[in-house]
Amino acid sequence: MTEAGSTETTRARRSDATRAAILTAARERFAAEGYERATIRAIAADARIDPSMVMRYYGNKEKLFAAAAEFDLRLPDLTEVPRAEVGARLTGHLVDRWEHDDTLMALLRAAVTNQAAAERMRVLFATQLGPTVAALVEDPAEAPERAGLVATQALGFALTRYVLCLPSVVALDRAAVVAWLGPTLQRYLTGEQGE
Amino acid sequence: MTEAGSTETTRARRSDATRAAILTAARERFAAEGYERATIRAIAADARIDPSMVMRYYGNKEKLFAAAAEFDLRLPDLTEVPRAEVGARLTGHLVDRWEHDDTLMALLRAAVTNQAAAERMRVLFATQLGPTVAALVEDPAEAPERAGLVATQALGFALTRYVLCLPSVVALDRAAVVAWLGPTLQRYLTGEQGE
DNA sequence: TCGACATGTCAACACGTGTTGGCCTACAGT
DNA sequence: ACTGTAGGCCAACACGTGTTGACATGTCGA
Repeated sequence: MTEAGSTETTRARRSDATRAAILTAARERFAAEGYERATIRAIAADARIDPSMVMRYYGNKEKLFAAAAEFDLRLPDLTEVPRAEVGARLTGHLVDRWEHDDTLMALLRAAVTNQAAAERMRVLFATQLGPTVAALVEDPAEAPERAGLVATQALGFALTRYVLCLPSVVALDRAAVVAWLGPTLQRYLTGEQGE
Repeated sequence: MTEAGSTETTRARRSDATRAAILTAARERFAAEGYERATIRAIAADARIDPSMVMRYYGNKEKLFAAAAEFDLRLPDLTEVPRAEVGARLTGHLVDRWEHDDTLMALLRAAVTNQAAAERMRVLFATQLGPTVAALVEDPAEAPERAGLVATQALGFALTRYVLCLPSVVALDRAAVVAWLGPTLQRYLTGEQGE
């Protein structure tokens, strides 16, 4: 807990642990309840501090969300994967990413009712998924459309499995997800319209 | 406006117009802002009546939502469609249904943050999409999984196009949607895992 | 004409929210 | 040892919410 070093550029503050606790609690609450239902008071209680601390460190709720929803999809470089396997590879990566990180769930839940969160989601897909897809497609003009289609299926899966919890989608194991959705993403990435 | 007839079973009440106005306003507000942001006061203002009328006619907010989110997908009988075309047909039907009815948007937006709405969504898919898919599949044991996959893609499309408004998804015209998503649903309905 | 009842309005309650400012406490620099 | 300041808590504010009950108005049957 005692932060020893790094006197060079930015001094390690004693409050860093608190800041981190707030951020973790915020992510969990935003992920579980969405933007408006996740209250500053509840987040503060989870982090075992006073609500006013949240304001002191993050200014207001909107900025807290912005900090909590910072997210990197960490997409792999699909150009180094055999072209016939990019769909399965991308599907597997996304599932793994979703299972172990609340952040994207927080973003998704919030984006449905909060304009700023929706904008963040659009930027995230434009700046992270977009280029990855573009690197894979011959005709650059097709890239946005293909990326959008991928988003369609990827977010739909996340929505039905983690948010709505449709039983038959929750029941799928990782292998089944890859086997079903992989070819879909493959077609959206490298295939043609109309089968 | 003057309701004349039907003295037989249930008398046409003078307040029916108001009830309908409330329901319409509620649907629009729930669809546009989700469950918690759609306020009784705003709905009442849209319907040009006092907020207390909403309570009188619908009891409380939860029951109002339940009444506003009553929804029928009106799925066509896919057994009468050539088997190779069920995917395209279902895709087209869903797009049309979505474009012209706020109700499903209201349900979707609300379901993300409201437990009761999520349960309603699960029931809707189980009772309406489930049987339609089951009638199409040879092995009945596969039906729930296939229906779930269809939900995955269908709701993902609705989410990205109508809620998140990803530009490249919004840009797709009806023909492109059917040409891209049709084969996907076709495979989920009648195809096999792993392409 | 009168009275019962449906329809609608007004003002208020109790509550939870984001947010603020004042106060206490403990540690680091001198 | 002393003091400035960062870290933290408490109480309160202003506001918007769902919800309630008392009161006014109009409509229709007797």
